Amino acid sequence: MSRRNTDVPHDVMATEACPLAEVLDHVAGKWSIGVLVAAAHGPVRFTELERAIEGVSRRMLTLTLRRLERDGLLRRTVYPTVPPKVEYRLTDMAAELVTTLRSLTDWAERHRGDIATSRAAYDAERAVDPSESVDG
Amino acid sequence: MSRRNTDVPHDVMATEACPLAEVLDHVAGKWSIGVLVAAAHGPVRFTELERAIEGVSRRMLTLTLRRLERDGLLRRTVYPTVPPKVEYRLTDMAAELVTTLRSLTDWAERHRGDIATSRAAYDAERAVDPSESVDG
DNA sequence: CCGAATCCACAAGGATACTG
DNA sequence: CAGTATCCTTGTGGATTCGG
Repeated sequence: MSRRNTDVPHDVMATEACPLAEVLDHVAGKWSIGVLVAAAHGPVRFTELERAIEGVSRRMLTLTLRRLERDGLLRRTVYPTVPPKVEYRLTDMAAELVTTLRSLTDWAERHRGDIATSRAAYDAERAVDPSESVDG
Repeated sequence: MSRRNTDVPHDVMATEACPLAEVLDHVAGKWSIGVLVAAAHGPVRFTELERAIEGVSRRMLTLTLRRLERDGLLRRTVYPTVPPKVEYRLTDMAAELVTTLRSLTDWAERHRGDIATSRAAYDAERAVDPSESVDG
């Protein structure tokens, strides 16, 4: 039924209301971040990404790449050489995004311990028998 | 069977490699952002969130709230009044996160048009018959 | 009013095989 | 090398129902 060529993910949804949700919707993909940071160092090839991201499947990498390209975050360049060569590089806006993303990384780094602690406390709270809650 | 109480989403996965992926994993939930920004204005009640977020189901709101609480992003306060009352408020680290998230919003606002343009171009490119690509 | 339990639909994501 | 197509498992999220 030729929707395009691959099966294309969730497309766009009704995320117009919140621009943040919209950008997250682009970046929330399990692999989008990995691709963006990998490409931040400079142009990368398909297989480079495939090995760099560690865990991504061909299919998902392709899907992610397509989405990012469609949104103008990645620029795809094909070199019609004998062994096919394709390079992906960040667009200017994507470079900006990556920079912005760094502050998120920073936040995550700073609070990683707090989060772990909170989780442990929460889980412990729920794991014990309620009758223990009176302490002693 | 009794994993905890509800069915709990993907939990945590192997996102240790990338802290950014980890935080995104918390925030990437379709509703997490909405909850965080809604709670940023001050303590909010369950039904307030339910109406504010517009589109969220009871289940997803509960799940989102639980996850956020577990990660130490939300503080849940129960008032044992006759009509039960529960308030959710951001923790300090969550407030920081929301601030950081603003830069993402900013980015999204600035490039919303670029993204739309890019998408339109991409779709147009793929929609036309390939034989047209030679132009004239 | 707040939330948990169950059931169900769909889409994201993984494995594999095939192609240019 | 750089994808594409197909199959299948799992997660995600909605609707509904019941309880504190």
